[in-house]
Amino acid sequence: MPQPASKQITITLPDGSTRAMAEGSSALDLANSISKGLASAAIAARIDGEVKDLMLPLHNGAKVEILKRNAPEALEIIRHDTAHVMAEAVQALYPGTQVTIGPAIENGFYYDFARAEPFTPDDLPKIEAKMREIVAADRPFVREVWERNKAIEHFEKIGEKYKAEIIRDLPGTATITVYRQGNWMDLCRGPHLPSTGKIGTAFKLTKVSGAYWRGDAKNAPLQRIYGTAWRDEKELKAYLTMIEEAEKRDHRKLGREMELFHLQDDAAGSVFWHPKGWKLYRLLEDYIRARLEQNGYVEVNTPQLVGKSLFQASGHWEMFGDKMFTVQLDENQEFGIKPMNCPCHVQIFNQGIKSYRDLPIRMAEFGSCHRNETSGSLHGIMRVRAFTQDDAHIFCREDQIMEESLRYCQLQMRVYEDLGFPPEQVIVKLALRPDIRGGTDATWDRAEKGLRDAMNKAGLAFEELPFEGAFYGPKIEFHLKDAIGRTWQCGTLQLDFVLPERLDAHYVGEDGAKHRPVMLHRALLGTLERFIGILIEHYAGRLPLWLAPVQAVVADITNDVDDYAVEVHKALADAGLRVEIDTRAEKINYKIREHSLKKVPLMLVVGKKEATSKTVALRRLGGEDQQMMTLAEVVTKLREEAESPLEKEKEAKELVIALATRWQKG
RNA sequence: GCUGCCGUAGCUCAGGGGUAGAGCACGUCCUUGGUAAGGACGGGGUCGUAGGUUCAAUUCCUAUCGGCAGCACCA
Repeated sequence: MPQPASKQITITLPDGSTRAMAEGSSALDLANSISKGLASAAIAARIDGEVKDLMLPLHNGAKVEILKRNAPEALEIIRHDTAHVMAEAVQALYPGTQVTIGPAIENGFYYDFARAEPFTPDDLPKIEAKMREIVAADRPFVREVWERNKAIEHFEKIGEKYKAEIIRDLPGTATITVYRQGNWMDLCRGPHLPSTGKIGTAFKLTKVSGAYWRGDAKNAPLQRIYGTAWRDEKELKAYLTMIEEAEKRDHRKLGREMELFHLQDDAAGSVFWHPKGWKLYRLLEDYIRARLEQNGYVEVNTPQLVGKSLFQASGHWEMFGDKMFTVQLDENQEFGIKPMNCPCHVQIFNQGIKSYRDLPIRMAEFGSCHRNETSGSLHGIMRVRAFTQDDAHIFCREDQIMEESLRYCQLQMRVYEDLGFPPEQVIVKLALRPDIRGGTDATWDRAEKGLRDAMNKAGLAFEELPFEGAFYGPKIEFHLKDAIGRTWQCGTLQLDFVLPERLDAHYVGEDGAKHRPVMLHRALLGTLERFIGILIEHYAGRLPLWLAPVQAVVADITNDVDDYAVEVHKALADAGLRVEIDTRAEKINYKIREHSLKKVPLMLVVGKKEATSKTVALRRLGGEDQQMMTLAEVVTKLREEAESPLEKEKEAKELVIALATRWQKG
């Protein structure tokens, strides 16, 4: 067909070369002009740095990269498209259901629907089957630009009031785009795949849940359906297998299997620590205590039951009273069980007169706290109603904020490193001023800058969260991931300008006048409970030797060598190792299996051979072979291996001193 | 707190209007076996709790407590 002579546009490809195309050509045309294969593999285009639809007409001078299925951006598009297809399927199967939003998320997507009747897990296979029909029909995604008022009117008319509301809330300058797939259409910014068939078959609906319109519990409840979607079946299967494996690391399951703790209905949200779990708890507490002592903290202990008046003065009664457990002593006396330690720490600070020379005061407490958390938020030992914070409050002058924050960040990262979380596994966030807040803007400016500078100086990569700070000050949050990738806030540093004011804390400055100290609330682990939960999942129960409640089991092969097993056990116990002995009349296979399932790091197997030669066979958890060594050797070796990071640090220091001394003498 | 699902032996789970079953675990006995489950026999449950329906409820209904997933919350 003869084309009318049209204008040409010039497109730049990623390799820097240019290509002339007819005006109005799309990225798909460009792909076609390069190769048929590229055109059929193309799923979207990066135009001047932004991911766009393939069908969009290109402008002169555009830099265009054709994106294929293996592009990192592809997954997000596939997931988003799968959400659209799910929405179509849902509306086809359940007429009257309204659509709201349906974004791609990590590993998949969801779509929130407004429907009186909730979805149940039984609905998922039906919806999924319908989705596969829509994908098989391979309908093209067609982008349309609509006039704002027409769009609002249209969505109102078809009863999609949430979509109409979304458009109304868009800035007046926004381009309103609608994507069609066959007869179904959705308000959407895009980009999308060329057609539904490009989604492929590697998707699966995973769960239904409630949600709220715009994420606010005051708004209308919605029904959310989650799914996962991948490039191909292999990726999908790998993901599902990964989830299955991760579930085996669940701290609730391992906690029971390893005899660490249990939970029961009578004390929902509180932990029953068993001997082994309590050992782990104390090891962790001892480690933190030692680190605090090194870092200039003093430790205190404050009351559990505190009169209402103090919490009224601190402001907690008003702000958090609904989450506090209270005790009515008589008509006139109401006590609260402390939900946090700060008001009490201020009381200690307020005893006597403090000079500017006394600051900073770093006041630590392994503070046992109780909060009446909502039933839906409880989770194993990670979110409980009774917990112990490795809490501390640093009372300092405003000019010390930066220095103290830096010291905290450095200590925090040191501690996480020691416990097996290198910096790349720690998610750091800086929560900035919320709308409702205490203090002046100038103070907030200085506070936020102080924290930001400290974090930068400590070399932390962090994300900023606007409006997420506490009403009394900005905060740094350190999050760690659990087995299935959910993140939990553990360590935190929170600046507080309000509480010292409310509880009238002051110090005498150089000028002889009274001044307000600044309070830094901070925790390294967060709570012992949550951290132990994270630790168990992080290590899949295989705790490092220095933290293992039982470090080794001596197991004999025949009861003929019971005496020798006792001797080995005693030698190790005398060396300070946490060791158990297993002389039951069971086969060695049986014993190894059992102790392996309980994640005991080391097994010392002794039989007739070992008894005669005074040796042991050392077997490591999960290992397939064993090392033969003499009893004396194994004691020395294990004692060294079982050293905590602190002991290792101390030894290294001593070595340096010894060498320096020798050098000076020499 | 909200939505959905769930609650049966220590654990994992099956069952189902006529008062219960498996595997593992546990106990006893036999076995003394060289690196992830040796064998035999045996004990064990008010079927989360409270009401209701029914001749009869662990099973059906309601409430309640607790758990799981997600949402909301998280000083």
